[in-house]
Amino acid sequence: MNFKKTYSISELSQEFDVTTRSIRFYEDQSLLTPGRRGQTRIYTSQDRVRLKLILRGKRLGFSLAEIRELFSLWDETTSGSEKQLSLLLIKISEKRAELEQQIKDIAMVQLELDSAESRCRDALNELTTKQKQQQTE
Amino acid sequence: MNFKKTYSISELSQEFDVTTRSIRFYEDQSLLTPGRRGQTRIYTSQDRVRLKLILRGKRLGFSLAEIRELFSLWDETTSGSEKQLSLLLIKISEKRAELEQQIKDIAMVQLELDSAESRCRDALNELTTKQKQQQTE
DNA sequence: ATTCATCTTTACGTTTACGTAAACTTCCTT
DNA sequence: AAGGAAGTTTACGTAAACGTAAAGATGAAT
Repeated sequence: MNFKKTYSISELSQEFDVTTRSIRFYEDQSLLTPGRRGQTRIYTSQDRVRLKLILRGKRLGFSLAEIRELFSLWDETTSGSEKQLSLLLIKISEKRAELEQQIKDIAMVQLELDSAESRCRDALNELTTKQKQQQTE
Repeated sequence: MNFKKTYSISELSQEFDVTTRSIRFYEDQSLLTPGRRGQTRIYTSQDRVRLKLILRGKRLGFSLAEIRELFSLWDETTSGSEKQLSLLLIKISEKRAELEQQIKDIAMVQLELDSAESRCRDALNELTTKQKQQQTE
């Protein structure tokens, strides 16, 4: 079902709502490495997953450089030396810490939104009850 | 205890590890409006809270424009008309949706980190067991 | 009185992440 | 054969978020 095998750049562009410019730019930054048929880029479902990961990273506010680092974290787990691997574990836990900070931040902002919403509802209530009073007077 | 009342720009700069340039830039973008004694900026604990909120927003990948929008969301809850307030409720729920998407994204990335970490540990294990074999041979 | 430390404004420079336009190829259709 | 749709490279432009001097004001300490 999900094995269409290959995608054109415009297909991916539409599916994920990004411009082809962006997709090519990500390739320029070595975040994607699609194959070619002649000049034309051909994206495998692996490439598609990569793109999905890129966009996910962006939604979290990561720069393309950081996303590239995350990718190499992943890739090097198969090929690293002992020092490399130890370093990787450190980097991984650093990323984890970032994410946990983000979770805390989100929780705080959610609280602020809660507060803003109830203030907003209160203000609305006051306005509409005043209107009713004016109507009956 | 926490009521030092006022802060200099460098105090805030050090406390939150941002440059004074950034702090002044945030003011330029109307995200901060400190008082003045002569030419010198004086920050109240309210301003300090604002700065904290700005940096929190940045950690979540929000642009300064979005952060400004969040602030005005908050501020307008006291002064808005009925239409304003209804619009605010919509915007608030939009922000909420963004945050929930971020939470999902974070969960996914955490899973990927889990996976990367165990791959990493496996690889390390193999390396060290091979070393032991070599030692005993 | 001068030397600092800290503050200020002004302004040009830089990086990131694309937007946008120009000019060209390829393939398909009419 | 001619046109159009979708792809390509090249390259200049741009908005955001600061960095980085330069040049001066202010207040405290020597």
